[in-house]
Amino acid sequence: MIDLKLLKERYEEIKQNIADRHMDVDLDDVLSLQQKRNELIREAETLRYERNEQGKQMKQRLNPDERSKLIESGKQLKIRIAEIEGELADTEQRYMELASRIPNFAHPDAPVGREDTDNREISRWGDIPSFSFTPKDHMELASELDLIDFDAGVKVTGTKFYFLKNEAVFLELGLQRYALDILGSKGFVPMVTPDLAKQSVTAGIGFNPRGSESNIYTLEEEDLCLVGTAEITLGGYHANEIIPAENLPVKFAGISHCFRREAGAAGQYSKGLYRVHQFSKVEMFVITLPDESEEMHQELLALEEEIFQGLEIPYRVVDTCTGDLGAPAYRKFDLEAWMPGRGDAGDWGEITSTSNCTDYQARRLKVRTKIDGSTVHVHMLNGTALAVSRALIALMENHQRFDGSIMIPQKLVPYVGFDKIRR
RNA sequence: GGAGAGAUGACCGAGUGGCCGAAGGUGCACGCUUGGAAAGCGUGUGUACCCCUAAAGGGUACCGAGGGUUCGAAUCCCUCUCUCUCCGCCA
Repeated sequence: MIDLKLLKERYEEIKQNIADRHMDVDLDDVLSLQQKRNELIREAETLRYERNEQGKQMKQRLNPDERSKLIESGKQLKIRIAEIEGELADTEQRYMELASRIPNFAHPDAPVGREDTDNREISRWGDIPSFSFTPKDHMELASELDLIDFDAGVKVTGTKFYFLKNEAVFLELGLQRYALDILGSKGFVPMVTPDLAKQSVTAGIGFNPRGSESNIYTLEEEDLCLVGTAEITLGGYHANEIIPAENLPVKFAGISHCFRREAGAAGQYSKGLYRVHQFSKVEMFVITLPDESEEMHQELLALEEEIFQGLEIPYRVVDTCTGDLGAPAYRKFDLEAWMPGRGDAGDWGEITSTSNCTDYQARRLKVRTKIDGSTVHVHMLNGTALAVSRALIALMENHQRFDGSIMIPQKLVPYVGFDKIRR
């Protein structure tokens, strides 16, 4: 959530930002609710002040007549207060509900645009592989090498679930460990996180746990959600805390399963492992002082690049446009790997994403620090170190060979225990 | 899942209806003291919101959370959550 005191002050900017992101929030509705809320607060406080003043009178010695008069007017006050407070609670709820839909401010350099085709490419690494044979997509490879069983996944759980088999199992484990070792050397604290989180935490991070457009599975009877990413649990880790400035930055590397409903996200670009309901991910999550978040964002991006360079996967970096940012992000960089099996002749596909969410998440989660004696909200950043499912696609498709085998990049070999996959 | 005990400020801990935003202590900050330090003495030490604003100031709320009783609740009642102990179940 943004700082609601800025609603009037930065009105035009906020309104433009909502438009740039192609979001649908009526800022004027929020403002009028804010005004109504403040009026009701004033009214309620005035009434409570009267009640307290009267309480002071009651403490004095009074004759029965005066006493019963005060009790009577106290009763009237009580009724009025209950009325106003009821109205206030109602208004407050609608106000917060609407206000929390206002997106974060956007970085001035973030490209303005509607969808992913408007993202700005800022760099490339590696060479797009040229094959002397017709490359297979990861579905075909996985099937021929008996690495992934989608049919069994459908039978047991449903569409977009799968079993990893044979070498794919060791890739799942080895890739996580590979990423964790790189992050460990940079001071990230490794964590295995809960795969479920309370709805309040989930919402605080900026995910909508409810509604048909939600990407989150909820366990209604338990007030819990299956996490879509460890960002949720890692972000909640320090909720309601004031972190001493000398403890910052806090850097976590969290492993979790990720569950996503992906309602209505079918299509050929979603085939196979690309868009699934469950996958494993190593997530970076960082809490910084406000003026250090931009620099940290570059560090997270550099780490993502280091990880995929080690896997010898060609990629490009894009600066995500406003329409594709997501409400909490101030700025977002994606790594898009080359995926030879994507589209007709290969295409870029997102494999990581790193966002600087500034104080947007910290405000709702109440994570703060002290700077020169005053309490301020921290900045929060997240980034994918390695999402196993999409890494598998890039790995299999880029490193396939003419004989149908898959070569394992050298740096990964010690983590998986073999240097190629073949039958 | 069952039984019991508990939850008060950074921490310990007092407080059974108005004199309590909350005693006392510890810690912390500043000052005095000292050659320097310790001790000692003094002063201060929460958060959020609303109003006002140049600055200052004023007000409301907060004693695990929510609800109730009452003119008035940290204090009485109800519900829930969490922590601890014991029992059950279980990897």
